[in-house]
Amino acid sequence: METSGNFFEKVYEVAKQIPFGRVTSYGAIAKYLGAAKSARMVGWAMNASHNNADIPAHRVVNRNGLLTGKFHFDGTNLMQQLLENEGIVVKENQIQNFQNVFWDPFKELL
DNA sequence: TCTGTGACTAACC
DNA sequence: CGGTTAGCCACAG
Repeated sequence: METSGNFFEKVYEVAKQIPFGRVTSYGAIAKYLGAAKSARMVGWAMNASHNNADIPAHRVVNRNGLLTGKFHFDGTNLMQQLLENEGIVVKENQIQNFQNVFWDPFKELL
């Protein structure tokens, strides 16, 4: 029941709202949900997002714009491929011009 | 209930 | 600049 899955659900809601060609960080989502100290939980939710095909997990990176979760995708560079497909420049698993493509839920959703 | 773990982050060495 | 430590919290066993 919604005894604990509510947190994941919120993460999914935010993740789904990430616009095309934009990315955000785990901490940003966590803070938006009121759990800034639970950035790991956001990542954990992404891990569970395998059951949710509507979750663009590739648009969620760490606060450095580094594709820390790329190894969780099927291909070794699938995550990067998806981001580049959206016009995002990625080099060495790191998003270039990160702040330019960064999508802040506080500024966009709030 | 306790323990281990993790797609984080910051601080420290 | 890279490795370690610590805090954080939710989930699985």
